[in-house]
Amino acid sequence: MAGFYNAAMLDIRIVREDPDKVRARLASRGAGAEADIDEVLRLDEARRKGLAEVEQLKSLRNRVSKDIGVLMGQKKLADAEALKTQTRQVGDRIAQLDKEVAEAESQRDDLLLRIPNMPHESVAIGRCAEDNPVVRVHGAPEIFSFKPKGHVELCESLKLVDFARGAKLSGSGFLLYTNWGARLERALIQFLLDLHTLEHGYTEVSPPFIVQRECMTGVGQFPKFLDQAYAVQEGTDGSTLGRLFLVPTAEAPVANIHREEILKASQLPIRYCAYSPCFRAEAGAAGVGTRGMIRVHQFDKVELIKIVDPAQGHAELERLVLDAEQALQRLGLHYRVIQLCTGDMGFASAKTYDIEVWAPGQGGYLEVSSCSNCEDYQSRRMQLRYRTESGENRFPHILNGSGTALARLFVALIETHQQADGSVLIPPPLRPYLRTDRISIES
RNA sequence: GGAGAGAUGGCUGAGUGGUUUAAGGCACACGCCUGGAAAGCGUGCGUAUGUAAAAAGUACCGAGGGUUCGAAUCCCUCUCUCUCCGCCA
Repeated sequence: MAGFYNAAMLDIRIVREDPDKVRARLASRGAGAEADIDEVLRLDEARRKGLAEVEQLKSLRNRVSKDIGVLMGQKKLADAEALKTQTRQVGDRIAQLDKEVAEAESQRDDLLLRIPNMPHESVAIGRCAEDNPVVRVHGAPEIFSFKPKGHVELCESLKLVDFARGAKLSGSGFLLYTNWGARLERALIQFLLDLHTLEHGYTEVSPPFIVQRECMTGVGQFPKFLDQAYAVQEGTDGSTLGRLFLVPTAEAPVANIHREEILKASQLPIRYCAYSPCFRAEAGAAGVGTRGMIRVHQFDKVELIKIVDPAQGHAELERLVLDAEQALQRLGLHYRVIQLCTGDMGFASAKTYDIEVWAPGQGGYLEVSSCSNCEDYQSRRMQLRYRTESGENRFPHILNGSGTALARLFVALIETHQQADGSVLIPPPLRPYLRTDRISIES
């Protein structure tokens, strides 16, 4: 088994062949991720040296064992015994070397799993969110003839969300949608799924909302962000704790659908679209922060996943962003697309665009979508490959994007379309789903 | 939760300690044959590591450990699948 799972995100061969380039590109992220490269190289060297030696010994042992079999067939038992005694030491040495090799390999891979992806060359260099370039802006902030209310006030007056009882049920950061609020949430989910499946060509899937550890590792959530997840256990059986996790995004199950498979080139591109609730413990950043619906422990999201030929990866990312933007355009919302700079990108991503929607009540933009091309970082971790026409096995690019996150979309929608009389006008594409064109206090 | 049966390469399916470190079939690729195709015949065809590239070598028969000179094969633990029973939306 040793050696089969090169459970790393960075291609160890690239690290081996051009460590300076790898270090430089990781350094552009800021977080000091490049520091572990030397140690990775050292462990890799030790592993390969041990492997070369142990394989020679195994070859010897295999030959001798075969001879023993032949001798025994010829009833030359004394000769066979002599060879056995002689080979016993070889076996011991092999066992010892095997252990050393496995040890070096697992240490190497533990380190590699904690090193983030390398940013794509086209990504802007920067340190933090202030350095993110704005790519494009759609529309303009709504002009109101009155002072627009915030979503918390709207939700309370229209009885869309019962914040107090949500907290009573599950603690702060959990929402109880009520009546028109619940219906609006459901309408948005269905609108988004229909848009992406019927018009953008994605295949809808409905995945489990609890996944195994391997899924989380596959997409790069683990091991580094273990403390952000909700771990579950079965009843009072503590030994089951940490085997299953509530999904932080549908990306976790959906991107892993083809884990450890070898796809045919003709199957690509694969485009999946899935609704799921998203659970985020956000340990550390926890608690306080924003009142209302902007930062919560559970929210709904429609996620888009693509598995594509590496040559198409970055073109597909551009299209993915447009697909997500389309949702906001149909709902009549003002938004901007920004590119995350090297220092602000997520762990697994090589290139990321965020879409931020304007929320008049907040007087600011809310992140409702993050679209990334993780290149082969995730496919490598999950051993997902495809076979080219020429019979070669390669790692495809895996992309993910929110299409879009709901709680914040909900906020932007009601704040943008609120009327002077306190009602909210429903944009036309949503009306068939909601079966009303307006949510008002009386309705 | 109880009882039983299983897990082998893209699929199917042999193989209960050593000339099998995976037979045969299907599918696939190339060639022969053909006016063209099918059939037939021949060759090739798992994954990974290794190599400048190749070849050799090595590892992999659900996972992990053990016995042995040698394990797909024997022993132990675990996971998953299927059938039946119980419970349950």
